[in-house]
Amino acid sequence: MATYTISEISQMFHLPASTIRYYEKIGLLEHVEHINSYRRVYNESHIDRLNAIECFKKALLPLDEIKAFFTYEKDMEQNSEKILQMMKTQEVKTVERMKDLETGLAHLQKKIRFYTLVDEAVKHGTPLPNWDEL
Amino acid sequence: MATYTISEISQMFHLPASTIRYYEKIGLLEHVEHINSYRRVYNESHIDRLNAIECFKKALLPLDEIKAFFTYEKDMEQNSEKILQMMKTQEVKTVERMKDLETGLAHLQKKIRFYTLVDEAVKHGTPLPNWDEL
DNA sequence: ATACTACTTGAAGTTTACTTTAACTCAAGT
DNA sequence: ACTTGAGTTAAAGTAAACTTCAAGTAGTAT
Repeated sequence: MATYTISEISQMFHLPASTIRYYEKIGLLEHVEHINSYRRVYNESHIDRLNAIECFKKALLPLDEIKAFFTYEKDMEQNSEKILQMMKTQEVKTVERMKDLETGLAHLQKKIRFYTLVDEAVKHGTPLPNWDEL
Repeated sequence: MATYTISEISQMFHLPASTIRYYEKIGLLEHVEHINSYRRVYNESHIDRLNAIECFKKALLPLDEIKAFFTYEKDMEQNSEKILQMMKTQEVKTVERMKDLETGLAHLQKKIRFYTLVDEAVKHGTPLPNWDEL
């Protein structure tokens, strides 16, 4: 079975080693062997786990909920409803955050249009644009 | 000119009064009069400002950058390039965050499909679904 | 007059997700 | 033998954006 050092994992996921140790500390990464009782060794299961963490983080799930998910997942038959509930609740939140982001982005882009015109007006000495007419 | 108390503003923006005071403290809200030297009074200009803050927050601009924007905006002719740079930089970041959110959402939705099937399988005593076949 | 309510202050505390620090441990290379 | 490099630990520190606290004030209601 292929094994990896912490710096390999670090490069793989663009995460500092300290973060990977931190994830282990809070119980997000489990069963990390320490060879010679001091050096960490990772395998495919940790890579899978980190990929899942990455996805959940992108969906804005807080670390403690990601951890709870992995706990529930160990007995998915018992916990399928709980997991489903959790995922659906987060789906709503994620969709809301996407809507906010769209609103915010539109505002940013309006500012960009406006200040592009301001910049041009300043350079050519022409009158400044009107925000409300955009 | 219409004026508002802190609790009216609080309700208007769904922000606790403490947050509105905090924004004043860090310089995001300016020129807030304190009548009888103790009670805050807000007007339309503060409402405009808070609306702008809300939009920028949705675009994920940190408060110190929002503050910097308002400072630059006071002399937009001088600072149009700086503002434009700031908005464009943030636009890129916001778009990136939206992509992440989309990825995360897709992952969430796959989990929802999977655990819906798990839940059904458990209820009907049929075999569990396979994650990789979804 | 007293109580009540809405508001005030500065300072300290909270949360999340890390990051940094200091002192230490191996194993390998020169 | 010594240095170097990668890794280790527990504990403290950081950053952002608030939130809570304790003690106090001003205007209104009873």
